[in-house]
Amino acid sequence: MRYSQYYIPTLREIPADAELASHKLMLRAGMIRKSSAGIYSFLPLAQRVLKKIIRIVEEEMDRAGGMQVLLPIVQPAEIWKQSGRWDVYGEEMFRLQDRHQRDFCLGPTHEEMITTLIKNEVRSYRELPLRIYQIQNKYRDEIRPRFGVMRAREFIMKDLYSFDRDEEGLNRSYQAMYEAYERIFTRCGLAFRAVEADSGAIGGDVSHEFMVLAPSGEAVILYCEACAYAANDEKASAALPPVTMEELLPLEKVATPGQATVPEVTAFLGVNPDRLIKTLFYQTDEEFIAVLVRGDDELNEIKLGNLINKPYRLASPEELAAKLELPVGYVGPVGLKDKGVKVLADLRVKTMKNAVCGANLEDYHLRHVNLERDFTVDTYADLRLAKAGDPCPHCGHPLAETRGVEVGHIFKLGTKYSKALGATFRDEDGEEKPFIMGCYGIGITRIIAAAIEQNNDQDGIKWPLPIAPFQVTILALGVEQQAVAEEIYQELTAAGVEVLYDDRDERPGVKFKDADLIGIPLRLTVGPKSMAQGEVEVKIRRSGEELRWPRPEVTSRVLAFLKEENQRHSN
RNA sequence: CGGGGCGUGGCUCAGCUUGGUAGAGCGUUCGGUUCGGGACCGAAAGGUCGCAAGUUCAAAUCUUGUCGCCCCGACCA
Repeated sequence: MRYSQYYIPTLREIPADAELASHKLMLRAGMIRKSSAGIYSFLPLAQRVLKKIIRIVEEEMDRAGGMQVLLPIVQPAEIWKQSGRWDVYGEEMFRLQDRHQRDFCLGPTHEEMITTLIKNEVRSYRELPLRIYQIQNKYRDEIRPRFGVMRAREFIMKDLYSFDRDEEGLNRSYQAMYEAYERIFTRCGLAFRAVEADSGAIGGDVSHEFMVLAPSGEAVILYCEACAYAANDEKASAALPPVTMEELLPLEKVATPGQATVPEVTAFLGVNPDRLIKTLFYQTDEEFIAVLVRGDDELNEIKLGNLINKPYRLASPEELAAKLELPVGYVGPVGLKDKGVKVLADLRVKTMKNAVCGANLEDYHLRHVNLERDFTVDTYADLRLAKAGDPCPHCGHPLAETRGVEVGHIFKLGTKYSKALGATFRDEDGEEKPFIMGCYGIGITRIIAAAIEQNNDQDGIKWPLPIAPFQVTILALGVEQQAVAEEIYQELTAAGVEVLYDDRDERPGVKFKDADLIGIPLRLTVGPKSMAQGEVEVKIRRSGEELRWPRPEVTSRVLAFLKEENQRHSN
């Protein structure tokens, strides 16, 4: 490709409304332009990268038994109402009506669509398993789109849906996808980690996220350096501390005027936060729920939500005062039963002895509070937010924390959608059974951002070879060099190399700057100095390494370089 | 949804406090000189000052509304 005939509108100045390196660089390298919040046009360079990523994904999906289809983006409300998600998805769904006022949405995902399709087509266990995928635009009206294509409202996603006749089949499908994902992200040249995850609004039980490790990532990951354990912060758990032997002291009420928060109370009473029982009040439609966590812990609302399993919200101080006569800041579990409040507690509360908590009386706390003797708990569960330093739930080694960009997420859905939508097949035993489903997503457009986030420097992007828009760029510094550059361009192109030949009538500085910004892995410079010696200058973008190759060897050396680089990313 | 900020040539921004001829740099076009890390000189084109209403003799500037965009937060007692 000749640069002079190609369109790469690079920007010299940094766009004002970009925050993240990847966002800035995609704008500056002339890859994307914003249309409206979270909605972007992809220019030629970005399109080339997209195609490369899609190609890799397609190859690995096909290899793992996937079949590609194209599904409607405009989806009827009906199927969403059947699955119950028309309401659950809420504001995040782009909704529209046709001329007959029939409701539709722009598909945020395709479980309903695919399940409905399969329901009408597949009758027998003999046709299973099925692994069907699509790579298409999806739409989510995010509360706050940000970071360019990282969190966009219109984005490209690959989703594969597996249909199996039983759990074993699902496990095989899941495993096949897990392995395919590892291959895909490795081939894209990304440093990533698979972590255990909460399955969220999609539903189902087992779930893994694939995280591209980057400090700017929105997701927090806790992982063990000693074993394979890794989970996102919504899901992560920790081993319990040992139960201490301690004599139970008599319950005591102490005045703590004006001391309402954990730091205040612990400072005032001279105890550590791990001695405190923090009591939070939530409310469902029917009842108040008190949730107990240790004073140095934070409640994980995702875990709480999974336990309660119905809509809930934090109760307001006014409600507590009015309906339960409880003063916020001085609340505790003792005596709550009498008020008809259900009490949930984090597992760690079980190990606490002689604890401190609010006395349910303004300006008073209780000390030497003990479980069973002074209060009881209806249900114990892991409800706390795990944090760095906690013992690993598998091996006890302290957990470490890092951040990542979620580029893939796989779920075992089970029968959630097949049951809701009545998608069944006739099994070998003659029984009509719902399909056992799994779904497996990859944020294609997000991979671009994640890859840049992980591979850039102050000069620009450093593309991993397998997803680089071009493999090699040739700079002809002056008019005298054009003949030679042209020759090399022809040679490499004939050899099947993807070349961006910078034949523009620009000063060398401009060409160097643009080459660095666009980030093509291998740069060949034909300039007066080296040409006089019958050589070509070579710079490897990734390492910054500079070399000189004799002119006649250029093509063979380029091919050798590409081969070696590609092997580095293969598996 | 709450809070904050910003909308002025393609881009980055100044001008607004104190109303009176709309500016700079970059980019673009033309001419010339340059030519190894975003050149220099000269000339030129290019703006309903987001939109609407109001105040005023007069509004980019003041007021109100509205739309868009960016950032932070969304309750842990």
